[in-house]
Amino acid sequence: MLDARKIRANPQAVEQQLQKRNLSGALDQFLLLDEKRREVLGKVEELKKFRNTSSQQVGKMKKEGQDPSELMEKVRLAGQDIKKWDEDLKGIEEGIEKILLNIPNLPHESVPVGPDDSANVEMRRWGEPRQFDFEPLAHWDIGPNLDILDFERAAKLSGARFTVYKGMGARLERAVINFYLDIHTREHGYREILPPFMVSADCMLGTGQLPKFAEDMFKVQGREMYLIPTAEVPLTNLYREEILEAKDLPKYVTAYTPCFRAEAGSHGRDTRGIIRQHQFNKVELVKIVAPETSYNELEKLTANAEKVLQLLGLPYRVVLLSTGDLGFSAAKTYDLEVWMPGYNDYREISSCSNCEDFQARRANIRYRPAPKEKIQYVHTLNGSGVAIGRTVAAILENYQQRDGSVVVPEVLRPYMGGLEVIKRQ
RNA sequence: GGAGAGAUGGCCGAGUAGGCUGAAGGCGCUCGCCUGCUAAGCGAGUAAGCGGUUUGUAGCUGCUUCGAGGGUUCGAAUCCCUCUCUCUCCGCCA
Repeated sequence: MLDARKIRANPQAVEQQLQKRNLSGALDQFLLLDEKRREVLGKVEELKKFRNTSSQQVGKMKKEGQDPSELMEKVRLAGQDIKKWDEDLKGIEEGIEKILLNIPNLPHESVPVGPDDSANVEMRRWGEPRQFDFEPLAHWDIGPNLDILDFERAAKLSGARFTVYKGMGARLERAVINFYLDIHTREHGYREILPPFMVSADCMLGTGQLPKFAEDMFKVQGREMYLIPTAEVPLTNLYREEILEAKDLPKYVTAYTPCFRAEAGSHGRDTRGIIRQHQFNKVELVKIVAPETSYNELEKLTANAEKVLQLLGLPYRVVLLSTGDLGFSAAKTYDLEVWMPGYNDYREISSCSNCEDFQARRANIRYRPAPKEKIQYVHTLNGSGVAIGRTVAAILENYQQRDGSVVVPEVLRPYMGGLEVIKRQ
């Protein structure tokens, strides 16, 4: 959520920023209502002031044995007006809230301006894509061939966009989860969290999934609860409605969770394999930090995500998203794209964002910079550290051998009971 | 599922025969004093949101807020209704 006062103080500047995200005129209605709000607010407050002082007067008069009935009648009438104006005000404020909740974050000045992902900027590459002396297969062939991924039975259970992992496939998924959590908690200073996988609508509002993207999520029948589309939601909302102490910052938290996405509007895209699923696993990184440190923290967070790919020996590139490709809550985002031989291309495996105070304002996460100082909103960051299913897909494709077997990356072997090669059993 | 108790400021915790309680007291924190250092002690200060005033800050000022929403009343933390959450006991259950 944007700062209403900031918009009011300089609407043109904010409007300009929003235009970079292909939005225009988003503020007109806000400015109109905002003006009206202050007008009505003035009236209500004046009436309330009268009521407050008069009520005290009534008390005094009664104590002194005077007859306050005339004043009481006046206040009673004022009360009726107050009720009317208050209802007006409530309607206006709901309107403002609705507008504000639907406006995306402003892009950071370092973000390239462009209409869509074509304007994204590649920052760096790591690792060399392997040269195969045979035709590499895609993971949706490798997996079933090894009998470790089963798409047909998954469809029988749950329909399209689900996968059953079997044997060493399941083990590999679990190995990657544990490996990632171990690295981030031991080497990168994150605290492991195991959050609920269902959360309230308030949480979804706090991180920006609601109210705009309801159709992307799975809602629990008969309850105001949703299956989390990413652990970013529970992790960031951990501190919702809290005032943190400066000494508690920064907070680094990480969690493994399954993620549930309706994938509405992506029919026909990535229908094969485990790249785009209704349910997938992810290890997420979230940081709650002091505002002045957040861009430095974004670089560090991105480096943390990169590190696990490096340890796995998976080639990747880092892409800075343009204004046209930026997510709703983000001010700046780096995507990590891993090399996938089956696609002969890089595919997104992580997205690391600085949301600045956008989520903090929605979720009301604040901190006191120093004793006696005014409290202010924290900055929140999140990043995949990284997607598990896509990691497994990348491992299968990058580490496949001519005979159809897959070499287990060395760092994962301790998590696989020492297994070096996954072969068909 | 049944029975009961509760929800107050950064934290703990008073406060119901409705008014002078934004809210006692304590802790924490800040500043000052005291002190060889530390500890202890003494004094003062210390909620948030939204407006107005101001170039902006500070300051001053108004309104709101004692889980949420609604009601009664001239006036509600205090009375009534609904809801949410927490805790205890019983039952059931992984």
